[in-house]
Amino acid sequence: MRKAKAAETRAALLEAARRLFAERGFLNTKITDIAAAAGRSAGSFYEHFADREELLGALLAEMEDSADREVARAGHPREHDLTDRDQLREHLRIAWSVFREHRAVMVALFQSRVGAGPGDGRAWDDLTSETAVFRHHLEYLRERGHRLPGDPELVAAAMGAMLGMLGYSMLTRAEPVGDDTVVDTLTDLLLYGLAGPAGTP
Amino acid sequence: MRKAKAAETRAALLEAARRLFAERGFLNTKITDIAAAAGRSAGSFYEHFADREELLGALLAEMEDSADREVARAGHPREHDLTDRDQLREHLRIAWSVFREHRAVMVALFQSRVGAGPGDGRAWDDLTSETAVFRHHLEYLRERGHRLPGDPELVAAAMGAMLGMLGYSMLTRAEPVGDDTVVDTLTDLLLYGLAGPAGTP
DNA sequence: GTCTATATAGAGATAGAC
DNA sequence: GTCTATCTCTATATAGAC
Repeated sequence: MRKAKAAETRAALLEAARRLFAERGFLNTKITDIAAAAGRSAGSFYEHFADREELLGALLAEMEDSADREVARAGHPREHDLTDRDQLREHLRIAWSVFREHRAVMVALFQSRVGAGPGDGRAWDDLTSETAVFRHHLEYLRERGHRLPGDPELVAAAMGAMLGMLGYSMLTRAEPVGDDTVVDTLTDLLLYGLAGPAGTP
Repeated sequence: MRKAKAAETRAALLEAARRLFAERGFLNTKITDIAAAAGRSAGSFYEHFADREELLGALLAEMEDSADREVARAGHPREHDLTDRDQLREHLRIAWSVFREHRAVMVALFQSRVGAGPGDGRAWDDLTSETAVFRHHLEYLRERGHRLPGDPELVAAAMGAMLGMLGYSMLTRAEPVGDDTVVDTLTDLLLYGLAGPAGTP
């Protein structure tokens, strides 16, 4: 079975790439490294992917599937109330757990995007499109008369920036971090800010 | 005067690098590009800098000087109260204006660090050391009995992550952004959170 | 499909003349 | 100090045998 063999090679390449991306990152991982780690030749790589970016795209698709499944499990109507502590926390918890579970892809994506350079404002476009969920929830709040700190798109982007950068920084450390602690802290910071809930000393 | 001529070349290289970093970023700017843009030869570059990183270090030093001056102008005792809106806002305003003024250096630094890869947890170290000022102020608050959303180091890092990533994303767009609006929004978000100040509908 | 071998190109870095 | 010329290395990508 040729097909089975080919699929096996493809899977091996993806798996090897995932491991190497997590270890040394995307930019420092060469195509020859991936092929070698998968026990295949460099030439064989190109039978499956046009280049490194395409392989990253495949990994990203896997990650999105898995993230969608995790979100779907909980359900996610637009009417979520992000000023409800439990609901906000659940959003942050899921984001953080996806980061952790797909650390390699996250690191690679982060590197690939930042590495592409400033030129075209792609960083902003990516940030807004990936925080669209937050934005929708915030718009919903605003429609209901709640006063937000600012424009929903900007606030959503700020939340995403915090999550993304903190995730990259913390999840590329050697020492593991207490996920619950992080999620709790971010929840309280985003919900009540530094001042804390009403009546805090 | 040989010295004067050399200093001139050095300055020209720095200036060219600054321009190119802002346009296409650090990783996409080759040493030969910098030399050419400065009207010098590639060989001459090495008379002044050992490599691209060293040049970036020189730009960074300039930026830090300028930032220190801006901070010093206002004074910055440890006893700042970040739960005071004006004081928090002033901190954010200064950070944002430094980003804007030294966009090229910021972009380059960001790229250089992310590009270095996950390996050694450098991202976390950099983030914590650069948010040390926030941390100190937060520790001061905690000592005075104020209840924070979490560990001062973590909260400070989260604030810095938000600022840094949002700054990178927004300041690498083509369309300019209203700085005051951004600073106001971040101030309110960090001070009172999504829930808003006590008594908000 | 997979391999080995190789063409090609880019960029860092240095040697030596001026 | 600066330039031109060049060496060297690395990585992408392809050609052709099996």
